[in-house]
Amino acid sequence: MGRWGIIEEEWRKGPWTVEEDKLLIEYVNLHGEGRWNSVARLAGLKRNGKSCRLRWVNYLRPDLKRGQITPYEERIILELHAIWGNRWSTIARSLPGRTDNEIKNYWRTNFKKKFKKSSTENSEKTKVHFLKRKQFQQQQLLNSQIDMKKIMSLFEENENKVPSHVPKQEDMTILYQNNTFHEQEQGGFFYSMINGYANYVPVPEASSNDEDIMWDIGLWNLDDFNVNL
DNA sequence: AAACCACGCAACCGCAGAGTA
DNA sequence: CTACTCTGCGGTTGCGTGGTT
Repeated sequence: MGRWGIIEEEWRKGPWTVEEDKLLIEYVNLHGEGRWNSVARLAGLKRNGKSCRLRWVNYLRPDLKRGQITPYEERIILELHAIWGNRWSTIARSLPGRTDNEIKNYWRTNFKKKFKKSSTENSEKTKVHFLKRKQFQQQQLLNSQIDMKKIMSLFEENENKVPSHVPKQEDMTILYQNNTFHEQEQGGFFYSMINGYANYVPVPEASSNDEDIMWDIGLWNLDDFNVNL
């Protein structure tokens, strides 16, 4: 028997029909979101709770943003993926109206193939290298003690002078809220946000004297503003 | 026209954690 | 404390469709 739509079990599976959608919407309007396992009983739907929840969250919710992912949203996805990895629900929280499933699909479709796994013999080296790099950057952030409000006001005062490659204010807010960095190892690549753009660069070979390595990657270059903080 | 192929997306599954009896 | 249920998450699957041979 086929995978979809065969009513041989207790629950219906497969694509939702218009009638089922209607029943589910009516149910949520009456009872609100949650308690999904009672939908079958109260709404007369032969769907299990998980299926109902998924349908609502990913498709029926009225606050969903339909249509193509915009270039701006794509940038957010890239940036946040660099930070969080495959934590799609976390990423989705920063994109109102987009679902984790949608973002996951978008990523897989558009970016997954670009990042092949690094060879296993390099992976341990890579990990060590990455950890050192991260540690260095954390220290750097502590040292710099950037005053967020000051920077934000600079963005406002110098709106016309802000170079195009500086991350947008919204992006910065997210990054600061998360108190995290713009860089992540990604299967043999480093993801960095140099110049406000997502860049994937090959992981350099671990140097014998790591002190010699110039760690010059920051969130952005404050010199771009031509102002003294 | 038909067979084949590639890909996007909706929906599934298993698992884990939180909540409750 | 234990067992069970519910919810949410991330990975995976495979249908449907549009393009190509």
